Amino acid sequence: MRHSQRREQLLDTAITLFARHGYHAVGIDTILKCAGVSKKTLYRHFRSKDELILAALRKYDGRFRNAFMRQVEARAAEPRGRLLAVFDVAADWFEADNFYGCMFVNAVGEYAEAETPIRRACRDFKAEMRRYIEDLCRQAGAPEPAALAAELALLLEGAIVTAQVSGQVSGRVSGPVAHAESGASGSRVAESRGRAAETAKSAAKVLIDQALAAGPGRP
Amino acid sequence: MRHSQRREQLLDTAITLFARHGYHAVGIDTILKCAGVSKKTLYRHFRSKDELILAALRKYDGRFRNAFMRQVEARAAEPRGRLLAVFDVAADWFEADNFYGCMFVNAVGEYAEAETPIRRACRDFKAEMRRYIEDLCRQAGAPEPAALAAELALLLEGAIVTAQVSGQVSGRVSGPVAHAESGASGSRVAESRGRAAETAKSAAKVLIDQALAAGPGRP
DNA sequence: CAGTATGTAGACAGATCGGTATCCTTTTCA
DNA sequence: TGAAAAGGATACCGATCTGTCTACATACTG
Repeated sequence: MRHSQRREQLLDTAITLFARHGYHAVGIDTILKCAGVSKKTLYRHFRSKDELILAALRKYDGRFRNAFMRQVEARAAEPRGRLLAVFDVAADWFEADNFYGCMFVNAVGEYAEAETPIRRACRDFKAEMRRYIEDLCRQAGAPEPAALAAELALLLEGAIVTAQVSGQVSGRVSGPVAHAESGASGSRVAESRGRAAETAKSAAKVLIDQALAAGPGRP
Repeated sequence: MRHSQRREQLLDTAITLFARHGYHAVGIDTILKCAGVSKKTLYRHFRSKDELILAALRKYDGRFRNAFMRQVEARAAEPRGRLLAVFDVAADWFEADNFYGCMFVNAVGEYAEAETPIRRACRDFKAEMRRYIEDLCRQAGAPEPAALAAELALLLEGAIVTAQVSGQVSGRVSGPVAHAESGASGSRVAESRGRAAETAKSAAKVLIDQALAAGPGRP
């Protein structure tokens, strides 16, 4: 295995574990064991755990935003349709088995102090997402694309958190109430989480229409 | 000091520390030192750290919701005004020095697995907040109060996270736990975080007006 | 006053943490 | 093909983690 390949596998494993269990809860040893990599190798590539976290966030940032945008653009061709498609893509994300909320939001929850690189990476990610939405708003002819984008970004953020917190946990249904339904294990879960995206989408529709009706901006 | 007083002080200290640094990052010893309580006392009141976390979340839940609602109701008398006041109260909260996002969201980020009591407490909190908003929507005469409330709750949630992630970090904080009660510092930080609340408010206004214009529901 | 419950202070256990160093094998590449 | 770099496995370090336990002080209460 190549030098850089180990690094990537280390990062991929770190992303998976951090996203699922959090940052403090996942020890170095766990990552090493899952990645099948020795400790020496890790510390050859990264100075410390914090640096590994930072690198993982950066890698995830690029990968996520790229996939997100590609999916949005595959779903609709027109700017307005793409703005709405954002929430459809989000719905798919929420319904995935390995959805544990936004890695960056979770990171800020654990590393709230000071002006650390980790915090900055999280802020940058959110800023980039917002910028993407703002571009779509501008293309859609919104008279105030920044203002509309800020509102839509808020809706998206809220949907992510709501899907994370209020969505049932995947795996088996172990609640006191037996759902007499023999569907797939996670279908109810996914539906519950996807609803947050639907709600956000319908609200977004109102906001977009109201903004565009106010008068077309420069395309 | 009374028996129950120590318990409350322990919980207050735990709330402050968990809110600021996260849950895994704060050890038992730190809480004990800050609260000026011995280890034996802690384990007399709580079986484990998880139980302490759960009790802290429950206490915070009651305190926060109570203060939140009181402030909303002090700001406006009419249902529609109160719905908007929700975001003003949120703005004050965001601008507080000891604002570190939503304790419950942060908790879910660290304890995402399984159907744990901690997760349930977080879900319950969000459900109660949503129910409160839904009541206001109903009182305001929204034809579909649940749908409107879901949208407004999403905006609020998004504003909280955005204020947390994108807001600059303040210096030090060593004060008591009161959240939305401390005066605004007026710094650029607070303004940056308050903007998320303003954005949410203006979006909420659009959604509320659109919903109420659709036809009055039963009050 | 006596008895009991509750408190503090802190040693201690056993596990795990992040991080370093050692010994040896494998891979890379001139 | 042979030197150099990288990796694997693991022992080890000091610190810290949750949780238990002992020894002694204090406060309530009958």
